[in-house]
Amino acid sequence: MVIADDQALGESEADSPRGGPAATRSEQAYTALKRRVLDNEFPVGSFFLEQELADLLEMSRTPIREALVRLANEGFVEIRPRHGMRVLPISAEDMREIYTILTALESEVAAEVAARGLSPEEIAALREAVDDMEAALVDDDRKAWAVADERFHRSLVSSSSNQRLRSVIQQFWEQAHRVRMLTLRLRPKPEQSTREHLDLVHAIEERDPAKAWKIHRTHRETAADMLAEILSSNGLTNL
Amino acid sequence: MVIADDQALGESEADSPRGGPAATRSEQAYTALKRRVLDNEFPVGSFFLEQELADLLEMSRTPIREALVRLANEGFVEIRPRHGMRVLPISAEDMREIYTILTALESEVAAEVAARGLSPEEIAALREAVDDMEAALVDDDRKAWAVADERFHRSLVSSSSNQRLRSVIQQFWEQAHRVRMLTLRLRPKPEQSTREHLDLVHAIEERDPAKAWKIHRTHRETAADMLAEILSSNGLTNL
DNA sequence: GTATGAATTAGCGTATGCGTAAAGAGGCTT
DNA sequence: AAGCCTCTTTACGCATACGCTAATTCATAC
Repeated sequence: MVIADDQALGESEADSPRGGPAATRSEQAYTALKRRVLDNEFPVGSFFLEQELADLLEMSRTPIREALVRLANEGFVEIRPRHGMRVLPISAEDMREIYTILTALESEVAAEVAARGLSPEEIAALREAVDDMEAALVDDDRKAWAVADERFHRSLVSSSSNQRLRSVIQQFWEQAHRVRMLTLRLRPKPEQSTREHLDLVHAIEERDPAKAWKIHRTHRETAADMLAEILSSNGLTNL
Repeated sequence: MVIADDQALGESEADSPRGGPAATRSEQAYTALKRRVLDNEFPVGSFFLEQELADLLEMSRTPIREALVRLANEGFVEIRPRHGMRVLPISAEDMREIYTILTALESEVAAEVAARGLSPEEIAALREAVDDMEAALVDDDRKAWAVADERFHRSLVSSSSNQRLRSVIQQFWEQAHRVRMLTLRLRPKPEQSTREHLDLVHAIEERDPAKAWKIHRTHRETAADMLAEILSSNGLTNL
């Protein structure tokens, strides 16, 4: 688990012309490889030797190895001694596991922020995200909807005062990201889901932790069930 | 987060005379350093240079670095360039964070196993642990009680079918381990706690997920509150 | 064709070397 | 005493070197 809150997912690749305070090569390798994994740029299941990755990112094997150790620890890739690294395929069962954890933890966040109350800015961020989701629904733009949905959850989670909680949730969220993107166009129009988000915002505004908790839990369970259904009915056993 | 289920915490140190299939030095370093951290053998707050650790474990800096990357990722230590590694002190706030996560996740496990039911062996393992806790109570042997308590939770968690869930819980459990050990003799005799464990076993046997969930959640919240009280009333702000 | 063993290849685990730049020491100025 | 420049030290980040051994290829036998 990573405790430090990681940066956004944007990547500045090799050399960052004006990109902050000179990250180390290890860090670059980690960021670059992780981005490629999340963006599904590595064919799932295929292997990449350390040297290939080193050539790809134009650095030596040492920082590559450090990045791989981290990525393997976080569950994104597997390191098989003499075969290289590969992006771990995610099964329907894996998704169920991930959603179970996210459900438990995010519901906790929902209850926490409902109990404490959010600043007007935080509430506004949530509302904006919901608005964008609704707009995307009207345009039938799945990608835009997913982006807004992600923004909503990210906003919510970032409002938690529990640093470790934020970190773990982000971690699992990222693991699910690839699959969510791949199944986006297979799911029904997420109208129900958008409404649930709005309900959650209301519960938070009403400062009703139990209600917020329940709404979010139900929301998550519904999403998990739907995803399981999509995966099985499309025979997607490994992504 | 580590996905692979880690071994038990026992360590075979440097060379393992008959210790399995020849672990790599990186692995040895990771295991050895982690054990020392968990057993509180590194003075919290003090720094250790990579070379010192390399000398200590009689290997080069390379495997040490890999181990440190993992440990830092898992939140046990911090790496400060030019100052070395240090065991992260844990504050009362940190413990609250950790317990919040453990509460949410372990309650999930309790509900899961109650819903599914456990094998007679699994139930027996839980009962045995509770018996040992009761015996330790009679002997007023805090250490033995803690060991049994740990066994109980470990058994429970290992009964979950959710591999990632098992892994995250173990991770946070380990983070709390040091502090729990240090505060053992400060807490009141854990009679209440032992009874709660027994109640949980009953709820599981009755296949009542909601009850199991609630019992465990309350159990955890009580424990968290008590710990917070102990830490603050003893002025233990950083362990 | 399949199976078995030897020979070869090459990927990785680890050690080591090197350049950089940060931390600290010492001395100088005010 | 406080600031600040210079010099020294040295820990680390990374590249590189190397040996071990798993993986693969090939030859030979069935």
